[in-house]
Amino acid sequence: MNYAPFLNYIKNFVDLNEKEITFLRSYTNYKKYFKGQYIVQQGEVCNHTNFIISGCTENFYIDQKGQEHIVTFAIENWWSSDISSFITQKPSDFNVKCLEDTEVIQFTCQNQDEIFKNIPKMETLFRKLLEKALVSSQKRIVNNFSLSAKDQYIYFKNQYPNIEQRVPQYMVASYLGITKEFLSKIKAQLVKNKS
Amino acid sequence: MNYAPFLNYIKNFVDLNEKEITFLRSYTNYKKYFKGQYIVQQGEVCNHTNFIISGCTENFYIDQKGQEHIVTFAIENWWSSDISSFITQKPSDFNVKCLEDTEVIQFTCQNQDEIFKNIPKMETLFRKLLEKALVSSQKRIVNNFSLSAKDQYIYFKNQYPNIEQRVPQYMVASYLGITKEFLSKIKAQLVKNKS
DNA sequence: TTGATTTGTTAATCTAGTTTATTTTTTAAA
DNA sequence: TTTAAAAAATAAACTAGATTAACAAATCAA
Repeated sequence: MNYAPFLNYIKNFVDLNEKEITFLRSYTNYKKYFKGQYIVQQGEVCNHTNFIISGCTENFYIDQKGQEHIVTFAIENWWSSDISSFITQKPSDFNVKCLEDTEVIQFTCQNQDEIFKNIPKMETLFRKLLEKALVSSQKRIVNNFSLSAKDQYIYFKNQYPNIEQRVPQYMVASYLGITKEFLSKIKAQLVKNKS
Repeated sequence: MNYAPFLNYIKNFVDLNEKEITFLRSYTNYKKYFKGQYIVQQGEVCNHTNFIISGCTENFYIDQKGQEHIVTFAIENWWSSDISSFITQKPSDFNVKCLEDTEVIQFTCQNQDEIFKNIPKMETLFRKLLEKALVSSQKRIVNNFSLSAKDQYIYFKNQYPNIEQRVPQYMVASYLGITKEFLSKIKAQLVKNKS
């Protein structure tokens, strides 16, 4: 069980004393998932918010036409859950699936409330986290408005340089909202223009 | 000065006592903007978060090609600001402009911190608000993935039935990320198929 | 070491949505 | 009440990206 990365992460935002750390530990738990395992399944309630210690997850859904769309990736030091289902405790519209063996620190909705009640600093941390998440979600909408598929791909590579090497190309295409064939074309173009 | 709608709104989430209300009042202020006025201007820092008492605002930006894109509308009982600029206190990438005469209750970044420090319930309210905002931002990305422009328009009409009547059609098109010509075509199609 | 499955490429054809241009309707000012 | 400006409609030509299909590499199980 490897708890340190979680505490290190928190230390970047707020300082917790020993008592608070002990409390936090008792209201969170460690879990290891294997590659291919689902942390959340479309149609089921998302019971946990997960902080990734190691590994990689995708958050995707299947639309009416049966097509898969990746909404987010998450890697070490990121959060992974379906926030909509988690806060409402209603069935999720998304799947969260491990693309690698993945270790997480997780907590339930009730435990989150307890944590916030007993360690208000943690609620402040989450408020700030949500602010950032909202900003980057809006940024994605904005990019969708203004950038061509090629420029969105370039933006993705710059912003998440670690992810492209860890997931197959067709998943990057899915994340960008384009077909794998078109991404292949874009990459061929980029290679040609460089030389 | 009309403060009641703000307190009523808060009452939907948390209960404040007299002392807390007094505190809140002293750390917020009322302001009236006129139609066409800018609350935030691209390139300047967004100094306030605004709660709309009456009126209507658009949040838009101008891209490299000189094209305008509306990111959000806001009406009574909604919040309006550029959250990215507000939290970082860096120049905004967006404009917030009044589409009608607009009354707001507003507070600065420093005052927000004071409010959260003195009324933790308010931070809980904002944390929950941000959760919801993030969910609906993600929903928009998902719709962008899966819905045709026609279906996105129908979704918009259902979700925000009040807004379409208050803003010109070309702004709805801008919000949807399509041209006004194409929205016009969609509406003509919808009318034809109904009869 | 082979065959089976998953991943990636290329190219032809197709379509949702854009661009450009012109006309009509609505709004609002004087 | 007229006139100018803003908003909306229509239509033809055009393009970014999708679809389909066939094939090539890479990965992996046995």
